[in-house]
Amino acid sequence: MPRGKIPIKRIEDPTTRHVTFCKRRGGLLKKACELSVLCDAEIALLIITPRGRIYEYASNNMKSTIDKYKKQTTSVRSNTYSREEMDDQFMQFYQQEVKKLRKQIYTSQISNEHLQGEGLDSLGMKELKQLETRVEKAISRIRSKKVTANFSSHLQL
Amino acid sequence: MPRGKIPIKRIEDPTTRHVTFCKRRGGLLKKACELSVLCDAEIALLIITPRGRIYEYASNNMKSTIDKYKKQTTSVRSNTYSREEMDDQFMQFYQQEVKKLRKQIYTSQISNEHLQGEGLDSLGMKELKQLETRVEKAISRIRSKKVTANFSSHLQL
DNA sequence: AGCGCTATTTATAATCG
DNA sequence: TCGATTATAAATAGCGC
Repeated sequence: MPRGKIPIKRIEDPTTRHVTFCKRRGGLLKKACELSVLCDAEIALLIITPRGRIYEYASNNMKSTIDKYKKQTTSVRSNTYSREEMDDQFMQFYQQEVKKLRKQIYTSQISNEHLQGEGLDSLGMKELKQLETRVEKAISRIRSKKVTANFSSHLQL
Repeated sequence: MPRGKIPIKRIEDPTTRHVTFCKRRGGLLKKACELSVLCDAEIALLIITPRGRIYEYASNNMKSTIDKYKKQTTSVRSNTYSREEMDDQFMQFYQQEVKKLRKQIYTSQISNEHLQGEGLDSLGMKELKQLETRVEKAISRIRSKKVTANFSSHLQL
């Protein structure tokens, strides 16, 4: 979008990620609302952050919309699938979920290593420069926090 | 929007309403997906037409996201999954495993943030000093790698 | 430290074929 | 009735305060 487009993948910088989250969350909620009004649709939208904060929009009533959804999806399914098939589905979901989480852990750990100056061989000059900038920012933040912490502890004496 | 803006109220003409519904539905689903990827958020989106047709997007799993929502909203709830499958040992293992992995991700991400000078409020002076040392080491490693990379690229010319 | 700005990208209402 | 095209509105990434 503005000032250059961004690739659609996880934003690693926490500050940027949070700012983008706030903005896009607002945009998404607004568009959900507009669609429901314009086209007379029933909409339920749940947004849950990794830390568990929940944002929601429901054009009618969250519970009734969810119930309506469940009714349609389970009425077809639940009686036609056997117990074994259900287990298979759970098994598949479980495997996918675990795979996804492990991948996420891997990515996060790589990023961690880079931030500690390890495993840099795979990085090009451009990436090294970006990394340097991030780490420089980090150190200035840490130092200014040290000053604050020190100041607070003096106040306590 | 284009060619003149429209007021946000029910579109009376059925054809126009349907066309707008299709387009905006697509846009909304896309934006929901982008937000979940960019900002690592768990999203569930239900769109139900007056005729009962359902469109949905779930970044993780519709059921588990809805359950997560219900868990936080309603005060007490003993189990997350329907009782038929509940007594399964497997489910318990699954839930434990996923919980463990999520915790690991959380820890790794916190560490990541600290290395980037974010979320430092919870740290004491001693921890800040340790962190500072780690980041100083990181930056000197990154800088020396930059030199190496630069040297290599010159050799190639 | 969330708001405003603004240059761009994206979404989309109207139109066209 | 449509998909494709356009002209325009809306959303938003990067900044600045």
